[in-house]
Amino acid sequence: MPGVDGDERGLMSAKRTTLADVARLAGLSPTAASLILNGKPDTRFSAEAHARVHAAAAELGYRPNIGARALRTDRTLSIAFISDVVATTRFASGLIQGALEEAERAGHVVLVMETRGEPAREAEAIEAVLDRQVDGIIFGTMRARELFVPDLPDSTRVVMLNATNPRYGVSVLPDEEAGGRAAVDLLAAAGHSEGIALIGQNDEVERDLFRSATVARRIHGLRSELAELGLSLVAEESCWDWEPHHGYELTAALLDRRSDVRALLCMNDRLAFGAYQACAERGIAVGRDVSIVSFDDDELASYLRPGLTTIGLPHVAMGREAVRLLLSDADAGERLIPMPVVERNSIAATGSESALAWRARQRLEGLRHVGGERPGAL
Amino acid sequence: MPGVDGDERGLMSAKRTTLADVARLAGLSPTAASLILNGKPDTRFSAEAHARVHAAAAELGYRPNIGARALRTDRTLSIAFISDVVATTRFASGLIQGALEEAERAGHVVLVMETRGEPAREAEAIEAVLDRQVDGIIFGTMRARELFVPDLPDSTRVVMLNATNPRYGVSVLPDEEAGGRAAVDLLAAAGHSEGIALIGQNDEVERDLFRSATVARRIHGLRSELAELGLSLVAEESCWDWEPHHGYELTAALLDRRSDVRALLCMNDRLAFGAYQACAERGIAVGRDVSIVSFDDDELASYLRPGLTTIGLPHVAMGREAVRLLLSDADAGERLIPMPVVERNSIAATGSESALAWRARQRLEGLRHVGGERPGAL
DNA sequence: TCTCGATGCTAAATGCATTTACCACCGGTT
DNA sequence: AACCGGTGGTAAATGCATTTAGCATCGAGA
Repeated sequence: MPGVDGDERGLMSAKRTTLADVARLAGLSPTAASLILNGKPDTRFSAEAHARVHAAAAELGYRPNIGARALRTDRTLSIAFISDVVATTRFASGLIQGALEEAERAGHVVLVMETRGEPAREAEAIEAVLDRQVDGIIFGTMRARELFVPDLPDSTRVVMLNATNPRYGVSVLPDEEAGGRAAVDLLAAAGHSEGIALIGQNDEVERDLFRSATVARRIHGLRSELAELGLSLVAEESCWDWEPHHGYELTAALLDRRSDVRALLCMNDRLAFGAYQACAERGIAVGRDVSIVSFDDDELASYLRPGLTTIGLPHVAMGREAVRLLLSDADAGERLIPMPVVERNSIAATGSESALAWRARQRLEGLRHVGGERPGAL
Repeated sequence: MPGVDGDERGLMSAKRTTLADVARLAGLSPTAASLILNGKPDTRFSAEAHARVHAAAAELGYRPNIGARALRTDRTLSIAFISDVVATTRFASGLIQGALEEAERAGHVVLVMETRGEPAREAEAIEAVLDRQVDGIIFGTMRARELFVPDLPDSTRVVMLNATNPRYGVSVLPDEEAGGRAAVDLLAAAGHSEGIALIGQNDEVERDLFRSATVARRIHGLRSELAELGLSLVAEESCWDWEPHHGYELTAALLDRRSDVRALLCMNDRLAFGAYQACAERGIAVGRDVSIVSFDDDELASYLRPGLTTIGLPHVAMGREAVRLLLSDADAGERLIPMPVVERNSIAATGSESALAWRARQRLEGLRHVGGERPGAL
């Protein structure tokens, strides 16, 4: 009769069952219980013994105390996710989400820490997780950049997420170059060959690896693709901060200055949002009079009317990949995660069936198949 | 000569220093080292001994192994944050942020787990964190609601965050009733007495405690305040989902149906966003021709033009408070966290100095001072 | 001289799971 | 009769910090 013994399951206060309890119930030694439960090979216990131990463990609902186990095995089945502010920004919380998903799949738990970019906190965070013997650490940043990491015991595995670091080789980044190319292809494929402007580009950013390791690549992809398609920009509007009001101001000024603007390449969705506002104010219909394409696939992009076509940042896939790399000893190198092109309705269909449009379409397909399946997909 | 011994700090691979190492270097027993480092009272060690132990610990950079310590003390200085999807939504990641901040302050580390609302995962998550001996668990939800929680060892402390549960009494919630009142006051204080419509309200939601424990309170506050100020609604538009396109559709239909609408009470910022779009399309200027006030203080609210006046959800403060309650054994009960009124430019200044406006202003001030300082503030 | 209470410190147990080293027994050899 | 190679296990050590129980030593008082 199962469940007849006195263990009321109400609000259990009894001590957790230990391996010794299981062994006792099975009538064997803790050694036997441990060996059997862990399925150690080349151990000569009888089928009888196996059955009894498993039955006892099941009956008592035994779960090993991970802390105690770690004392001997040095494995805690826990990893740390240390970031500047990643976890709590709507923007990049996908990184965490992916990491959480993959960690769970691997039976690991994630310690999340935020450093706010302050070195002192970073040091503290590292100490804190090392004190808890994590199996590995993921260092993440919100804006991809080169991240300083202090010395670590060399047994600690490390993966850089949306960041790079010369010492710890494994890093996961969005494939910004391909993303930049795709944005251009999208416009060209729709027949745009003239009147293309760039909103948000900034030469200083481009040269400042520390600030953003990947934006430079995005812009490089953008420019290369333009060049290879024989296209050029009618304007490049710069700003440091990619916030909506900058997008608004830059676009407003641009539209008031010249009337030949037909397409806007915005460096992110927030800038694009501002561009929408400027267009609306001037009675210019996005997706008809002017095309807009941007980057990130912020939630924002789907709220806009018409929906914003954008090159998404594959945060979830990146988070997943980072954990995967952390837990499988991968060799150093960059993992570039493809950026999905998310087509909505902000690009006008010009209907022009030019050779250019055709070529752009081919190239876009090519990019889409680079890398095959998204690493994040199952 | 400090630092002359062979411990190259390059990529340290040496084993972590243990308490025994410290004791040896200090020429004392591990007992002494432990007692001294933990500052145990009523222990009669010489000043000499204290100095030697501290010096040794400092020299070796000793840090206790938390797992080993937990084996005896049952305290891991770790807490769990288990939620449906809170951690990874831009919307409520403030909850996590606040929790992380406060946990850090208390020297605790946070295990973040997501259950996607699936009971099986929830059970797994609980087992996983219990296996790691967390000191307490915070259960959070994105939409405040009544949350089912399985049995837990009664030594495990629990706080419900943005959720309630009959068994585990301590819960932290936004003060939605006051928030609802404030929204109405804002409109009335600006001179609106007629033409006020509600966007998103839904009677079914109001009755469905499971779906959202707090929305009912928000609406109750709203209605009570309207009644107490002698105001009434010209329309109430319902929808299940509070997404921008619903706000757009509801508002568009409303504006096309009647021309006496002067103020919109939107149930959240996303609906308000849709309302902005509908107004823009019709040439109706928000903040001049029509006033809009809503709830959440989404990032969105600051992107809009004109800026959206909204009653904010105090996520960060809530997260902090939850950790504070978890770590200080507070007695059961609800902690209502004040919702900040965030004034931007979406409310038209009618200039009408009615008695109503004056009363509303008084009431608003009253609400603002309820609870005094925000609990989250230092 | 003997006892007593501080004083200053340590040995050993403890928590829990893992792991190494070894033991007892059996049937069969030589 | 002594030996041997399986079989089927167990005792004890280990990892690390905490904590209980108690051991010397010393000066003072009786």
